[in-house]
Amino acid sequence: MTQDPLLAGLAALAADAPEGLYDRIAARWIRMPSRVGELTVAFTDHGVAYVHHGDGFAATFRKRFGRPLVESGRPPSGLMTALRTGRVGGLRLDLRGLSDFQRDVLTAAGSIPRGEVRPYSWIAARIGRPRAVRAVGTALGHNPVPLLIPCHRVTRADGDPGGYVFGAQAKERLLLDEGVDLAGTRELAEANVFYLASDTTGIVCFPTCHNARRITARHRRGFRTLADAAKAGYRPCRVCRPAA
DNA sequence: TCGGTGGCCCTTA
DNA sequence: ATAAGGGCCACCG
Repeated sequence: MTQDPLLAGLAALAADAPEGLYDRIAARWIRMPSRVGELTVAFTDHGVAYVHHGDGFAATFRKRFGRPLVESGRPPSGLMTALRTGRVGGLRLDLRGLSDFQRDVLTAAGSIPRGEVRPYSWIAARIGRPRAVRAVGTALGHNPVPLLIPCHRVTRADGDPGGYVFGAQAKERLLLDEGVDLAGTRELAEANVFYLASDTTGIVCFPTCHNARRITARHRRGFRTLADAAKAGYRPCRVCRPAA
């Protein structure tokens, strides 16, 4: 990529062009530490466009984005903390070139708070495509900016964390790091419990919802389905929104 | 209980 | 343009 003729041509063009033109065409890349090891991150003047793990960054970037690349000495502000803590803050993302469906999926995934998880089917319901559950999985598998858009917080309905672009073990590590009680949710799943309710409030939540975690043991009730909970008189939490 | 399986639907080759 | 296949899910035996 260092000897890219297209890149050289564009650089030459830019020399005579208005300030900033080149930056509108090219992307910059930089290596960054993260909770799952070293990453290569590409960004444009619109924000972070691509987060890559492992080898083959340049080839994959070229295939997916077809933009020239130049190395950068300095990360965009906020990127370092976003990667370390999982809190994105005001960091800008460049999500151009994605389909509406993909953008909808990623936006919904981005709404899952740190320390919590939601099923793939929840995303599907939230974006108004309740049957596109599997397509949600593929879209998340193509998330160009993992960690920054927390697709690792989307897990399978059966309690298994499910797959991840950077590997299932990385997903588990991230979730544990964020305070998700994976052992606890697995135990619940084994007992066929996928929702938790409080008999004092009459509200039913996803188990990792911060509201569900505060239910005291004597008032906690578990349900296998939302329908079961509704039948017992519980209404869905307005924060974690277990129903569409 | 668990593995198989059909359904679903978006993307890519 | 069409067919295959994917970070899934619910149901069946």
